[in-house]
Formats: sequence, C-alpha cells, structure tokens
Amino acid sequence: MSEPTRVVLVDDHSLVRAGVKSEIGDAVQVVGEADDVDGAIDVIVALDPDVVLLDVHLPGGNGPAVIEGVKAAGLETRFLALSVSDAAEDVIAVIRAGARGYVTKAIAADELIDAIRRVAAGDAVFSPRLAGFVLDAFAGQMTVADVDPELDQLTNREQEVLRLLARGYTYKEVAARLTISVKTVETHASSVLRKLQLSNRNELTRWAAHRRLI
Amino acid sequence: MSEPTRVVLVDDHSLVRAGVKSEIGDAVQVVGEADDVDGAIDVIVALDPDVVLLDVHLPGGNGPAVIEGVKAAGLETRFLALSVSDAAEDVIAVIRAGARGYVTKAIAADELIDAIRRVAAGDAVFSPRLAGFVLDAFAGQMTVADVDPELDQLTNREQEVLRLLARGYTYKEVAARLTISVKTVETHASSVLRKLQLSNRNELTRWAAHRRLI
DNA sequence: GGGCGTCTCAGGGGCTTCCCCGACGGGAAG
DNA sequence: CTTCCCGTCGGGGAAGCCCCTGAGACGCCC
Repeated sequence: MSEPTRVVLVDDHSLVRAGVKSEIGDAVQVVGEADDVDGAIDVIVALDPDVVLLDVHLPGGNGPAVIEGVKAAGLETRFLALSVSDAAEDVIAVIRAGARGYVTKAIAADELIDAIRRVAAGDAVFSPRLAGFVLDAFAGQMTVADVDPELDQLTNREQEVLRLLARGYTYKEVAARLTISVKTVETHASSVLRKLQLSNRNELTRWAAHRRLI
Repeated sequence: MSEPTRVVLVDDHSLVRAGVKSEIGDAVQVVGEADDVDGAIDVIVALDPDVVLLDVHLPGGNGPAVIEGVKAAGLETRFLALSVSDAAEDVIAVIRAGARGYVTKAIAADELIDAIRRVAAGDAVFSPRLAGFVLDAFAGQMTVADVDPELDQLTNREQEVLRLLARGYTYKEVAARLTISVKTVETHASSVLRKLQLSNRNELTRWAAHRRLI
C-alpha cells in the first residue's frame, strides 16, 4: 500500500472525530471532516476520498442522506458506517443507501483500520453480529424490522397465528398445527386484523411479506 | 482459539478436497468430506461442524440444495461457498439459501483460513469483487433471475388479474378495476392458480411477494 | 371453413374467511 | 376479592373464494 488511504470523517461530535483521528491517523490519511449532512456532502464532493467514515445519526438528516447526496453528485465514494447504534433500521438503511460496511464504535483501532482498508479495496465489512443480520435480511428479502412496535400490540398467541397465516396456512391448518379449534384461530386472526388495522388476510400476507415475517 | 474450527468439505472433485485439506488442514480440523448433495447433508447432520466449505456445483443438486437440506434438518450450520464460479446467479442463490460467505478458489490459503474463522465467528466474508455485488443486489433489491419463465405461461389478461390479486384486491375489486364481471375474474384467477400450481390466493400473494411483483 | 386459444360470462355448490354475539377458566393487578 | 386480560371455544351468518360445467364472441392460422 504505497499511497495512504484518504479518509473523511463524518460525525456530529468533535470529540469522537478527534478520538478516531488519533487512533487511525497514523495508518490512514484523514483529509477532511464534517459534522452535519450538508457539510459532509460538500467536503466529500470536494475531496473525493477513498473512504468515508460515516456516523449514522447526524443533524440535518442521517447517514443515508449523506450517501444519497454524494451519489447524486456523481461520485462513487465508499462508505463505512461507524455508529453506536446496532438497530436493525439503521443498519438496513445505510446498507440500502449504499454503504459497504457497518461497524460499531466498540471496534478496536486496528480492526477499524483494517475495516477501512478493506472497504477501500471494495470489500464488505460488518461487525460479526451485524453480518449475519444483514445476510439474513438479504436472504429473506425483508425490509427492516425486528422489533416491530406494531407486533408488540399482539399477544404471543396472536403472533403465532399471524406467522402461520402469513405463511399461507388456512385457519383449519393453523388450528391443526397449534392443536386448537378453528374457532380459536378465527378469534386470534380477527384480533390480529383489528390490531394491525388490516381488513383481510390478503393484506395480512402483504403486511407480513413487507416486513420479512414470512 | 483453543478448540480448532471443525470443518466439512463438500466438493465433487476429490483432488480439490485433497488440495484444500492440505492447505488448511493445519489450521482447522477437517472432520468430514462429501462429494454430492445427499452425502453432504448426511455428513453435516451427523457431524454438526462449525463451518461447511461448500462447492456451488454438485451432482445431485447444487450448493443451495445442501443448505436447504441441512436447514430442514434443524441445524444452523454456517456455510462458506467456495467456488470457481463468480456468476451472479450462483452467488445470489447460495446467499439466498443462507450461506454466510462466498469466496472463489483463487483465494490464498491464509485468506481462506481467515475466512473460515470469520464465518465460524458469525462474520460474513466475500471476495472483494463479490462483496460489492452482493450489497448492490441487496440495496437495489433485485433478484437477478428477473425474467420469470413461469409468468410466460400466463396470458396477458391472467397476468393483469394476478397483479391485482397479489396487491390484495378482492375479486369484486379486480372486476371493477378491469370493468369485467366477477365471474370472469374468477375464471382468470382459477387459471392462474392452476398454471402456477398454487392452491389459493394466499399462496399467490406469497408467490408474487417472493418475486417482487407486488 | 374448421380448429384453436383467448376473453367474456353464468349457475351452482362447497369451503374459507370474517364478524357478530356469548362463554369459561386462569393469572395478574388493583 | 374483584377486575381485567388472555386463551380457549361455540353458534350463526354474510361475504369471499374456488371449482366444475357450459357457452358465445372474436381473432388467428392452416
């Protein structure tokens, strides 16, 4: 690696930027910094770095907004999301926007440097726990959601029934699987539809398909 | 890493297995081998290894068939696809099936060992060139196999009806939209179900959701 | 012209879905 | 102990779904 990797840091906390810089500054070249969405886009477009270390939560928008903005400017910069959050929504959002990696701030300095270089080389890097998650999402072609607040409205039994219905089982089949009566399944199904504000089981199937439950 | 990673090799060429084994045998523990789909499933289920090194092309099926089979047996084994192919279809297929990594056989021994350990730890590993590809596919939520031969069996009218049904419209609503009678919608719907070998409209919704027709 | 496929429509029947009621036992909360 | 939620179950009924059979109209191809 003759030329050092050129990196831009985007984080709304200057302390974080300083910390990261001191940790990785010897191994890569930090050519610019920004602390909000618009500033980040400006800096990145002006400097065209190899990799952008991007915090997910920013004033004036969020990580994906930066990625979109840079893409819109015609650059093909590689982004490595660096965040305290490991929430499903955040991870999925930046990956969908086009980030090539996602690591949490708990990462060690040498691992971060390695991750930056990998992303610069076109590789994909994820914190182990997130890797499986992302691939599951991909394999299951879901959108987001693990902790669906809407699912919390449902009792455990209702969620069981929902999952089976979403998989295409008829009431009768669900009843057989859960060894309860068809009437009970009807009751639960009715509750599920009411709570999720759906009008029939086709919408339920679509609802479930949309959030990967199938 | 006190205990060595337990690995099963699946490849239809014994020479390849021998080669891989000699390359990585010192670093990980190769506990079993197989050269076809059924044999692989048997060996994996019997040995429950940490990681399976899986060739994509196998007699008696392909890589995804092995993954499905093992999953069906209730195991949560981690698979690392190791293939000469870097074709989009192959990569997508094994990832969709649930593989946690995909590297080509051009990989160096030490990189392969590293990849195996990463996959064993739950990380995701891809050859640099493939990493971006997989993420692009994910971000753009394409499937690769876009051209559906199964759709060709359907007449234009049947496809129209299919799309509307998949979006959750009732027969009556579809009829209103297409300004035809409910009975005609029933006829088309029936044809669609028969041609696609589905038994009801919930399966139809799932079928459509699966190929992003919704 | 005759055959073929598509699109349209109808009657009738059986099953499924969804809602309206009401009911009972159990556990948690007050 | 009463109240409330949960899970279980039932009757009854309206609507939707799905199949079977049959049929007329149109266009295309041989």
